[in-house]
Amino acid sequence: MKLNTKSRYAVMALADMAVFSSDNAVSLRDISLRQGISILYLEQIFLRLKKNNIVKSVRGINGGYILVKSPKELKISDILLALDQKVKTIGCKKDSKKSCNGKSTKCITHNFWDELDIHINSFFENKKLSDLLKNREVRI
Amino acid sequence: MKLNTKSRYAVMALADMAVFSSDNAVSLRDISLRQGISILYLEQIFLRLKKNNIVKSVRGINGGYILVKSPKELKISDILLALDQKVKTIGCKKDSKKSCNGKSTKCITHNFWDELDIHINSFFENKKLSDLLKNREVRI
DNA sequence: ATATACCCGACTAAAATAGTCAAGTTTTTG
DNA sequence: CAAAAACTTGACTATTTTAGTCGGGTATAT
Repeated sequence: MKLNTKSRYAVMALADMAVFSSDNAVSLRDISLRQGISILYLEQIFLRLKKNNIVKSVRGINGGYILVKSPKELKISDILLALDQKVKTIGCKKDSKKSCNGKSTKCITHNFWDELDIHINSFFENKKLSDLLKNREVRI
Repeated sequence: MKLNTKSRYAVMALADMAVFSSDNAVSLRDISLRQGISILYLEQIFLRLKKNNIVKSVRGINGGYILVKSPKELKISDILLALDQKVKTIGCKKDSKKSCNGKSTKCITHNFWDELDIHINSFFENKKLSDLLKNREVRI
């Protein structure tokens, strides 16, 4: 039960942007150097973040990305959603009355998995990007 | 971010055993028929459950498996642990002071992922197998 | 002009997943 | 005793997912 690296790197990169925010856009090159993530991979990630209106881009020299919302307003759940990282712990269809595991009724554990999803999603819903920056250790 | 089927089926199968408990052992064949899970796959799962002392086996005709603990005492986290389904949402080493993503210090989001792990694990720690059986729908 | 940096689809190697298969052993019952 | 039911175990495999890379763009500041 792991979060994929795309989601993890997305959160890292956006946290990086929040820390090194300024009036200027933050380039992927800088994020790459500071966080140790490949530029090529960051491009792929930021493409999704842009499409989902988490960041906006500035092209050309001195270009880069800018957070659309302030870190205080940006929910972690929004970031994960942008990367299709659904927190759907099992395969049962959430709302349908039938077809859990090919059976005609809800499987015996259906409600439990629903609870789990809610539990995890509420964690991401309630966390803002700014929450990650509190009490953080000094980095080199 | 999904739970694998082994874990899911393990919980389903054990819940099934709890429902259809009796003095007799429950055979994988019966669980397979009721829950729609391949016997061959159940065998693989129950091997781990047995090794981790979640169930004990009775061989021969009318054999099967028996829960070692009562459903009231069996934590879901014990089941997941038996199937190596660690709830470790990222790759950062939990306790080490170094080497998050190849950097010399904890990565910027390290503490956040730790919190997430704790959040999810506490859910599984606090749920007992018996909790899954409450208010369940009637199954065919 | 040209260097920098975003844009975007396609591709791929490696790992994980979700099983199956084969070849047993043990125990009950007729 | 023989046979069938049921557990035991390691190995194998097809499919899917993951974690990226590659190539060829386009936009813009200097």
